[in-house]
Order: sequence, then C-alpha cells, then structure tokens
Amino acid sequence: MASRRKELSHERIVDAASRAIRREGYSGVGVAEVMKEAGLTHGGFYAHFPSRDALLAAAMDRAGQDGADRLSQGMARRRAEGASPLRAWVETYLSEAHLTGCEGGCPVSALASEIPRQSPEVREVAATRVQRLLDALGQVLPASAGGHAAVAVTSTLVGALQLARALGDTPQGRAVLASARQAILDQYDHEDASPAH
Amino acid sequence: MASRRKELSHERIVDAASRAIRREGYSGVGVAEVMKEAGLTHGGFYAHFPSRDALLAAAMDRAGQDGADRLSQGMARRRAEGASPLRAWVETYLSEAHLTGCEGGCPVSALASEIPRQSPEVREVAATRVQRLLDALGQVLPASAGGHAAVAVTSTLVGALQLARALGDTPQGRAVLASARQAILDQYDHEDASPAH
DNA sequence: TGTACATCAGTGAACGCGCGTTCACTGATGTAC
DNA sequence: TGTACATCAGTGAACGCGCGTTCACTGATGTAC
Repeated sequence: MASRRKELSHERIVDAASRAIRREGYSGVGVAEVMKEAGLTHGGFYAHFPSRDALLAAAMDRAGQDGADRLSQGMARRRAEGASPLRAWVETYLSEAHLTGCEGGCPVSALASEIPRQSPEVREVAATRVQRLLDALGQVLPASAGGHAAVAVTSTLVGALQLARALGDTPQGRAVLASARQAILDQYDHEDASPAH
Repeated sequence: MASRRKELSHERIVDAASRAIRREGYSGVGVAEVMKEAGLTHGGFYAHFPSRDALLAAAMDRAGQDGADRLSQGMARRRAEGASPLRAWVETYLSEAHLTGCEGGCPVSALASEIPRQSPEVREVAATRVQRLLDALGQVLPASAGGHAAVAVTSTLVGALQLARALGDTPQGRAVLASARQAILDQYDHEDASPAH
C-alpha cells in the first residue's frame, strides 16, 4: 500500500519530466533537474523509477495526455465560436500559442526526430502517441475525406509545426503555419462553409 | 596557405560529422567519435574547429548538400522512367530507402525537432536548409498548385517521414509513407496523367 | 642531388565538469498497546 | 489519550564514467642552400 505522500511526489516528478522533455528534448533532460523541479533531491529518484529511461517513457505518456487535453480545450473554444471540428483542430494545432508553447504542447511534434533513437520502452510509448494522434485526426475529418487523409493531414500538422519552430519566431516561421492551415482547410474543410453554399 | 593534407582531413571530419548527426542526432554526436570515424585522434580537433558547435553547423550544411545530391539522383532516375517532377520527388523523399537510410538522407527530417534547441550558429544553418527544401518543392510543383502548396507539401513530406520512422520498421510505418505519397499525388499531380485524359 | 632546418598536422595524456546511479543515514508518519 | 516503536520517503555524499577542451610533444613534410 503505497503512501499518499509518495504518490503525490511521483505525480510531481512525472509532471515535471513531461514538461522537461518537450522543452529540452529527451537528451536534454537530466534526473537531477527533474527532481529539483519536483521539489526533491536527486537521490530519491530510484525509489520512484528503475532508470532514467523508465522516467522518459512515463513522461512521454503523460505529455501525450496533457497535450491532448490542452488541444481539446483549444478546440472546444473554437467549436463554440462556430468552427467545424477540422478547422477548430487545425487552428489549435497550428496556433502561435502552440508554436511558442512547446512545453505544454504535443510531444510528437516536440520530439519526433528524437524518437527513433530512444530505448525500446520510450519508442513503444511514443508509437502509441503517434497512433492516437492519427486517430484523433480521423475523428475531425469530414466523411468526404479519402482514406489517406488522416495520415496526410497529421503529417502536415506535425511537419509544419516543426518547420515553423526551426525557422524560429520570425515572419517566415509564422508564414509556414498560416500556409499550412490554409492548404489543409482549402482541401478538406468544404462542408464547413454555410449550408447555403 | 593551408596544406593539402589538412584540407583532406577537414573534409573527412565534416563528412563523418554530417553522417553522424543524421544517424545519432546533434546530441548523440561526440567530438572523439567523429574524429575516430575520420581516422584521427580527438586531440587534433581544435586545429580544425573552434568548438563542437562549429562542427555541428558545418556538418548540418554538408548534410544538406549531401541529402540534396542524393535526392536529385533518385529523382533523375524516376524522371527517366517517365515520372513527373513532383511524383519523382515525392517517391524519392518518401521511399523505403529514405525511411531506413537516415544517415544519407535529408537532415531536416532527421533532426527537425532538435533544431530549436541548438546554438544560434547551428540554427542559422538549419534555417537555410529548411528554406532550400521549401524552394526545391516550389520547383517541382505544377504551376496549377496554389501559393501555399510548397509549404504544405514540404510539411507533409517531413512530417510523414518522421512519423513513419517513429512507428519503426513496421507495416504501420510503411503505411504512413504510402498514404502520404498517395494523398500528395492525388491532390497535386493531375497534369502527370497522360495528356489524353 | 643532398643535407639542415623550420613548419605544423596530428598525438595522447590530462583537466574539470556533469551525469546516472548507489547507499548509509535521517526524520516524519502512523500503528500497536 | 499518550508513549514506544517500525516503516519508509527523502537526503546528501560519493562512485565511476564519458564528455568537451587544453597542451606539451612528435614526426612527417617541404623549403633553403
């Protein structure tokens, strides 16, 4: 029967790590830094996880949940303003808030190119998160979209966000986001127009 | 007047590093390993570069040239078989060879999510490479494609390759590549069909 | 052509530092009586 | 309700290791005469 106190510490550690990996990358995250951010000293770490890799795996899972939660909130707000599910999703994912707010965003776009180089346990969790992202896209695409649309649009979202971040907080970076949004909506969001059209 | 011998060593170092960053990521590359791969000992490194970061920047530039060269070769082969410029480019970029051959491929897709966390000198070179990739896409798209197409298709290519690699060498990974190829060509490659249609 | 010398690319040992991991200890918590 | 004790989450010093970087030295190259 694990103590409540330990559970709370565990939560803080995983939370801190889930933000750290998105901010610094897997390779930029150290045990000591995460423990400090969780208000603990690094020595106690191995009472919570058998290894740094086990922490990274748990952090990736948590980051996926957290990113999905926040995206859902942004999406609900835009839905309330009348946007179609696809438009709401695309405008949230490719928002300027997501461009600059890596730490609270989607871990797939924050970490994609590092995933193939991680340990099997991290890759496994990451693959599940990629699959969930593809599934989420399938749910917001209109029925008229082809069978390849979910993969294509997810790829565009993840790729565009990374290219924009690589270009930095510049006009070019923001232009990448704008172009990607436009291109996706032009192609897939036809039934979002008012019914009269 | 630098000696010919030193120039040759310099080339080998940059070449080794350009492969290493694509294989292991920026953070996975060490000075000693690169020097060893170039057939030298690590002590001599600082006669060639002022710092590890300077090496990473040079390696990124070289990787961009190398990746572009190889993509051009694959594209020329497919062009010779009758493919349109866009089809040739897309089938080369999203080929199984590029999926598994990270080391000789496009450094943007190999490193995208690590770029924002690099030193200014590395980010600058990387941003140039992103821009070149966007320009290259602009040249293979048909004139009928909209103004956002180059950004959208580049994002899809980079995103799809990374998602496929994240899913590993599995049926799902290969399915991502196939779907992305199909979706891009369905949308933008209409003038590739025989003129009679 | 041959010898003496200067240059300098490359060697290998050493440095300080930060990292993941271990472990003996502490002190707060909560149960037994 | 109060005291004695067991448990165990967390502390902090220490470990081995690999890294980026430095530096005194070596030995091959090529020029001067």
